[in-house]
Amino acid sequence: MEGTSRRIIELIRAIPRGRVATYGQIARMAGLPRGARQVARILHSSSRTRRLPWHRVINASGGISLAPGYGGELQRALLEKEGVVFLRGRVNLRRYAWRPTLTG
DNA sequence: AACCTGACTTCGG
DNA sequence: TCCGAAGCCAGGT
Repeated sequence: MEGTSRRIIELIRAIPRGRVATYGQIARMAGLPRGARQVARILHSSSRTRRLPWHRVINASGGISLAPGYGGELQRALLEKEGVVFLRGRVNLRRYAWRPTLTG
């Protein structure tokens, strides 16, 4: 596996419970400013997906991109179970976006 | 190598 | 706020 992919995996693993990150955010943090689709690809194809908090990655609008019937409801349920609140199908990124600044 | 395909994002109307 | 179009980029055919 290539280095950036590994970085992306590590970043996703670092998203804390009750917080979310966008595909684009993870991509930027991994050094791929326009690599949002690559983040999505890795989530979709990686056999390691089962070991990742994949449900904490959402789109730039604060919504769930995974189609209903293909994990969409599950993703929302998992997030809600962590205390993330949805309003009109979206989460408030101001409130729930992961900000890995303090305490590492 | 050309072409297609996304768990995306941004911009303009 | 809600689409549609265009941009993006790596992996699959």
